[in-house]
Amino acid sequence: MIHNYKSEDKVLVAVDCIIFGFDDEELKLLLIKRDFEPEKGQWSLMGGFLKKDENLDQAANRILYHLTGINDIYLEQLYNFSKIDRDPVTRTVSVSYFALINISEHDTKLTANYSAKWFSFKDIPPLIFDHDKMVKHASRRLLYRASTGPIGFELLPEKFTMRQLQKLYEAILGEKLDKRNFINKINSFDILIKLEEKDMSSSRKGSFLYKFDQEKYQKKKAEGFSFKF
Amino acid sequence: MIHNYKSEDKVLVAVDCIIFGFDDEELKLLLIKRDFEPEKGQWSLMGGFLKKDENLDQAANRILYHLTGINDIYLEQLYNFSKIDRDPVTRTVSVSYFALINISEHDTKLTANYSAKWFSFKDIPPLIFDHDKMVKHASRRLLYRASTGPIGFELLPEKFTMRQLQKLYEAILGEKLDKRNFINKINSFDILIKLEEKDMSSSRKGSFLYKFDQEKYQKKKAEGFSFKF
DNA sequence: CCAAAAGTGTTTATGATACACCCATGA
DNA sequence: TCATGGGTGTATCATAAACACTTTTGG
Repeated sequence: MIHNYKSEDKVLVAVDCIIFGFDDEELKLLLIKRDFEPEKGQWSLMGGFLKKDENLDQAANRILYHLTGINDIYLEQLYNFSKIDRDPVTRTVSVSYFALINISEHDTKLTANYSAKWFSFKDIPPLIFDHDKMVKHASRRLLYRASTGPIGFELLPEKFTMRQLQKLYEAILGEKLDKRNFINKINSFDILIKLEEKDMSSSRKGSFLYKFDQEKYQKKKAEGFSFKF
Repeated sequence: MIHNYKSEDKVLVAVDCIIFGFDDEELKLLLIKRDFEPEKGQWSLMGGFLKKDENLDQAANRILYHLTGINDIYLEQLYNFSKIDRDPVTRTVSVSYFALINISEHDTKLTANYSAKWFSFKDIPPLIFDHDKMVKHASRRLLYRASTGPIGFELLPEKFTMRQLQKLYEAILGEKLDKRNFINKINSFDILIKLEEKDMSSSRKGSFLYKFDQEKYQKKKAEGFSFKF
C-alpha cells in the first residue's frame, strides 16, 4: 500500500525575516509598512510565502530582496510559529529567519526605494500577528551568537574602531564593558588586523582602524578554536 | 486590495521526531520500521503530517503517540528541512522535533505493541530521506542542552546514582570525566536530593540514590542561576 | 593649556583541572 | 581477606574581573 499523500492537509508556509542592524550607537530592527490587507498600513517583518520550486533558505532570500533590495546576506533559520489562527485570513505556518547587516551599507537604498525603516528597540511599533514573539526569539538567538563567536563581520563597516566594536557588543549584551578587558579579550582571539589608518572623526587624537581577518578567523574556527565571549 | 492568499502554493508539512534515550551505558535513538511506501521496510524517524486543526507541537505529540505510544513528554522544535526533492513522492517541508526519554519507563510497551526499536549510535541503520541529517542536527542540540543546563530529569529514572548521572554526561559529551570533579560540579548546582536509600545492584558497598529537586531547580533557574556544565 | 577620547598592564578573584587514597561489603 | 566499585579533598593552573593613569591634539 502506498501512503495516500493526497488525503493529507496542505498549508501555506510563510517566511518572515528579522533583520538586525547597528548604527554605531544602538541595535536596530528593520520593519516595513504592510501594503496589503489584512493589517494594511501596520508595521511588519518582511514576509512572504514559500513557493513550490524553492527551499526555505531561497524563499527567505527572495522575500527579503523583493521587499528591501537587500541581497547576498546570510539568513539563519530560526523557529516556526504555527498557532492555528495566527493569521486571521487563512491557516499559515510561519518560518522565521534572522540576519545581521551593516546599516550604513544599506540605508540609502532602503529609504529611497522601499517602505522599510530602521527602528530602535526602544520604540518598536506594534507589530502584526505574532511578529513580536518572532523578534523576541531572534533577540535571544543574537545574544547566543554573540557569546559563541565574533559578530562584527556583518554588523560593522569594513574598517572600524575598537570603540565601535565595543559599543556593538554592549548593545547586544545589554551591559557596559570595561575598555581594557574588552580589548584584551578581542586581541586574544587574534582575528583583527590593525591598520595604519586612523579614524579622526571621533576624537582629536584619532583612533586606529581595524579589519576582520576572515582567513585567520576561518582557519581558527576550523581548528576548533573557541571564541566564547 | 486584499492580498490573494489563494494564488500562493500550499505544501505538505511533515513532522519528524528524534527521540533520544539512555540505558545506563549509552545513548540510543528510537526508530521505527516504515510500514508504507515509499521506502517501506526501511528504518525511519517517527513522522507524519501536520493537520489543519493543530499546531506543530500538537502534531509532533500526536504523531509520536500514534507510532510509539509515548505520551506526555517535552518535544522541542529543532529545524526545518525543505530541500525540494527530499521526499520523492511529493513536495514536503519537514519540521524536526527532538526529545529525551527514560528508556526503562517506555521500553516494554514499545517492543510489545509497536515496531519501534532503540539503536546504539554505533549501529544506526541507513535512514530514509534526509533523516540522518536530522539526527545530526539533534545530536548537536543535545550537546548544547547538556552544556547549558541539567539533563538528567528526562533521561534517568526517578532515583539514580551519581555513577549513572556521570555515565549519562559521558555518553552525551563523548568523553570520560573525572569522578571527583564531576560530583563537585553537580553538587555546586545544588539541585539533587540525596536519599537514605542505596542501590545495591552495582557493587557490594552499594551507592546512594539521588533525586532531582524540581522545585529548587525551577527556583534557581528563575533566579538566573547558570547551570553551565 | 585644557578638554575629550585613545591607549595601555597588573593585581586579584574565581573557577577548572589534575590527582590518590580509604571505605564498605559480599563472596 | 580480598576484590570491586563507592566515596572523599586539596593544590595548581588558567581565565575573568577589577582597576587608573598617560597620551595626543584641536580649539
